[in-house]
Amino acid sequence: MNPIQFYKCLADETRLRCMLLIHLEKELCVCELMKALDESQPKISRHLAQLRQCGLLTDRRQGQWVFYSINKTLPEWALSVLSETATQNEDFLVINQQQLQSMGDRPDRAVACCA
Amino acid sequence: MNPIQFYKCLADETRLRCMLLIHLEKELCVCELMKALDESQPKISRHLAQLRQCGLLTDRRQGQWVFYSINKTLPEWALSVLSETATQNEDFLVINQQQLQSMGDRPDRAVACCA
DNA sequence: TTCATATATATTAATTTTCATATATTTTAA
DNA sequence: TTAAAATATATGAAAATTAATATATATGAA
Repeated sequence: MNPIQFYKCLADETRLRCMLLIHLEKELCVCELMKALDESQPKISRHLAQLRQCGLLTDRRQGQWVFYSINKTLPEWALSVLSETATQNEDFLVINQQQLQSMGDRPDRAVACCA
Repeated sequence: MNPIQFYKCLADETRLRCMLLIHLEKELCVCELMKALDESQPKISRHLAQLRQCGLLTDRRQGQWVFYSINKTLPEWALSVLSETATQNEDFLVINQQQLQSMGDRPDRAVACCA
């Protein structure tokens, strides 16, 4: 992972909020992020695609939903950067977490092995 | 320090290399960074101005030179991000450090109090 | 068919670079 | 000591480049 590419990925409001929320929540699908950020479906989807293509996120499909999570094979410094940023900027994410909580009918997670 | 502004600052090759080199070297002036990155004077100067305006760097003038260093009042998470990135990406900076070493006649540093 | 997600394309917006020039300090030489 | 030259840095404005967004449409699973 090249540090420039990594920071370019974080240098957009939509992408940064997605990354940090996914870090805190472990796994989120497109519709949950749409709700949390109050943004359109294509906008969320294309930013997630970019984050996946650059190797910051991995995805798994479960039925109609696609769940995204942090790529655990990222180098240590990158994981540590995400972790520091997410845990020490809780105020920045409060609004998104509230909007996520307020979402009724969030999709059920199945364990990966049984999906 | 807002995390989006912080990462926008790091999301450019010139700025990221400047930040990491300054972190490792403690203090560098414009002409040293021009040599280390092999970039034009206005280009280096503009990016440093942006990093200073955003609060990532501080500067001090000593005679004809202006020395830049990391703003020590940055929040803990931001300092830690810089530190992790600089120390765990040495290979990324090797070329710039070599070019810096090869610079003859580097300006003398005076202690801040006696300048 | 419906719900969730992805993507192509056109458009708009933001960022970066370049060139010319300005400022500030130091040095040189009259 | 002062005027001119040299050195280091900064900046305005235009040009070039890159990135983000919206709209429409496509794919894929239930």
